[in-house]
Amino acid sequence: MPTDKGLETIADIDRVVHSPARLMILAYLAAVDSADFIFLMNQVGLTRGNLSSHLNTLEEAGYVDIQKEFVDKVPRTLIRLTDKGREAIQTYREQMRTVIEDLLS
Amino acid sequence: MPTDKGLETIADIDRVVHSPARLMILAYLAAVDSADFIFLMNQVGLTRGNLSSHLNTLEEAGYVDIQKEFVDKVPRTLIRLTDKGREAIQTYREQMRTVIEDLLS
DNA sequence: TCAGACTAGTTTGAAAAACAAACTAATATA
DNA sequence: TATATTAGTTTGTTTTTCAAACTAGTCTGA
Repeated sequence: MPTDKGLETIADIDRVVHSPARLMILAYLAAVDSADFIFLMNQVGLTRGNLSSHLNTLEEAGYVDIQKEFVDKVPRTLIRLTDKGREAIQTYREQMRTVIEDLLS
Repeated sequence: MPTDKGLETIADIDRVVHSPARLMILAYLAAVDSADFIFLMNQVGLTRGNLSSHLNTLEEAGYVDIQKEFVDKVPRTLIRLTDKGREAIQTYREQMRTVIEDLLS
């Protein structure tokens, strides 16, 4: 049976990470470390507008670092995970592991 | 690195289960099998209105069964997990396990 | 027996989040 | 110079979440 601690764990889940769209972005970034906007968009299957606002949320949380540069006069946005973002993923993984074990009936 | 399959797994997550408030409800029900409204409310820390609407969502999904009875003239609502709900939890657990392993950088 | 308070919910309305369409700005191409 | 393309951002709609207000019935005591 779930202890109180179990349910508290769920209440404490980081919503910034938990949202499926952002979870996909973070999962991808955790693997490749840095990706550009368009590539990320294709990988996670979000529209540009959507990706833009989710990246904004992640940037405000300090989980990703966004750098804009020009490559052959074409703007290129590089997104990379920050240390804080990496930590947030680790914390989330541990919390969800607990949740999954506690959900075991 | 996450495979395409990994990211698809995230996209396929059951939102009815994934929402933290409902995850708490389901986690609790998975353990006790059946609970009454007020007790559940105290356990998961939701307001009555909130619990009521989340239970509605879960009932519409067929994940819980809600039975109203009178005990000493006092209405009592019993909520219990259905087989479908139990299955949904299992599927969710498996998906999230995959996600957590794939998030491992 | 009638007023006030409590129990057990539901309904409704506001706030926040997610999403997609429309817009911006710059370059490349015919 | 008009047209298309790339790379995003902004804006507006839809959906979800949450909490305040409402409903319906019971109990308690003056």
